[in-house]
Amino acid sequence: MKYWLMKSEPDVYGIDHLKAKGKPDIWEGCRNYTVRNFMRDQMQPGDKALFYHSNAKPSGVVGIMRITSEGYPDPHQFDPKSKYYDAKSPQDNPRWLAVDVEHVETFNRVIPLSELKETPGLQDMAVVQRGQRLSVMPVTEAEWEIVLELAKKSL
DNA sequence: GCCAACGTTGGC
DNA sequence: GCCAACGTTGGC
Repeated sequence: MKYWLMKSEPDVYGIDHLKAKGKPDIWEGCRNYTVRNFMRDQMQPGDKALFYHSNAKPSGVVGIMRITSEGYPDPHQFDPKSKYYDAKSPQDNPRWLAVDVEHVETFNRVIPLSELKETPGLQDMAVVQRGQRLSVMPVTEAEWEIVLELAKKSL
């Protein structure tokens, strides 16, 4: 089982949206080849992911979800009315993938990016690296454990 | 709203 | 295949 961190803007789709869904929902709209390759080659049902709110006040980790599907073609790439439409993606060889995720837990607090940056053991975590813009990135088991400990801590 | 970082596109 | 221009992300 692998661990991930997945970013979304809470104004667009936050952890409350996923929780309210009450069942697996599609994680759609990833339009980056590195992320596509993660979904194609590495993500498996049962993997767990940190839900990260970006462009938020503050930005940070807000909870946990579970991956419930393998990567499959993101239907929005074929929908001309969708903002995720990609006219260059062949129907028979889809360029973009999505996965299904389900809500597991919402933390009692947001763990802000600034706190991740100052926490010993997380200095190599992908999300704290300068210029790191991937919306999906791997998390090591050690980093996962540390973040879960932070989540338990009250301020 | 600014702007640094960096992925993607397209001219050559 | 290089690389400049452009677009997007996302912290601040």
